Amino acid sequence: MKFSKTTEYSLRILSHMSLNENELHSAEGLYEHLKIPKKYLQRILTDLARSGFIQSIRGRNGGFSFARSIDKIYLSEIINATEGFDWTPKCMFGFGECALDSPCKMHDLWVDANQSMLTMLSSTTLADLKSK
Amino acid sequence: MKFSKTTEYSLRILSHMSLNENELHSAEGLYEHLKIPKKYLQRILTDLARSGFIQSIRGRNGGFSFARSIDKIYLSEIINATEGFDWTPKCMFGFGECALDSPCKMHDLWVDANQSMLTMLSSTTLADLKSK
DNA sequence: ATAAAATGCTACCAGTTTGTAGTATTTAGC
DNA sequence: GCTAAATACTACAAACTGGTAGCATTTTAT
Ligand code: SF4
Ligand code: SF4
Repeated sequence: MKFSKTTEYSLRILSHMSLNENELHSAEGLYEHLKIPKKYLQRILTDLARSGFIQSIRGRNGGFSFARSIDKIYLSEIINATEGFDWTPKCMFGFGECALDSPCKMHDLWVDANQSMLTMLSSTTLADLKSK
Repeated sequence: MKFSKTTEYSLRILSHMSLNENELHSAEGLYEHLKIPKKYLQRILTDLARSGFIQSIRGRNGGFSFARSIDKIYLSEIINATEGFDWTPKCMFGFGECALDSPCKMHDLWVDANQSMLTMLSSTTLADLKSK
């Protein structure tokens, strides 16, 4: 019901970067604004680069900028990249395949509730976040 | 978006026990059915007893039975006991207080989605699970 | 060339969760 | 009383997440 710190941080970073979509953002600058532990933030940034959301420019005056247009980066993609792809909820009891003789009453309710959240996340882009 | 293993195990244990609400269930017997690591299951059982969902009877022919009627045990209570219930949804970016200048577009959607899941869990009892 | 400013990489540390092992304690049945 | 069958307790191991530290590498400015 809660995202991992890494996911939260990633969302914060990318949403903050999207406020100045076309600028180059340095880790130091992001740290000033977001106060995410500096070294950890660095690692997350390189991970996000490896995942293809942003691209890194090394050397002096380097930094990070978006590798794709922010209206094509869906929140679900980010979460996929940080939490792994198996975070999509199947069974609230943790069964891979249902182990009960007959499906329990929760199944549909659970799937529905999660599905609606999933739909929300996979239809919202970073660009959408800005356009309140 | 996913419960801890401990929570999943607890839900499995209690829902399975509720199929024979009034019987005495031994750890060994539950292990046979649920295949949860035996010693870990033992510990969860004593935790569930300490939490007041079940009561334990020690000694030969001992075991576990419900301490309360299963139509008064809500799923949210179980989750509360196993992972703490501070998962009341605030911000999907992990801000305690909103750190943005203006609330982002996700806020209402996020709160609503979480609220509906919360309502679902706190209105369903173990007894409800059976009555499919 | 050299120094400075930036990212990349590797290794380690701490806390939490999950799982294992062994022993102690309680109780029923004989 | 003694033994067997059950739960209770304690300590430890393994894996994961979050966080820290230090050095390597790349590039620009001078
Ligand atoms: S029916 Fe119930 S136990 Fe089976 S997969 Fe669905 S939620 Fe899980
Ligand atoms: S407005 Fe957005 S950033 Fe602020 S608390 Fe709500 S979800 Fe979080």
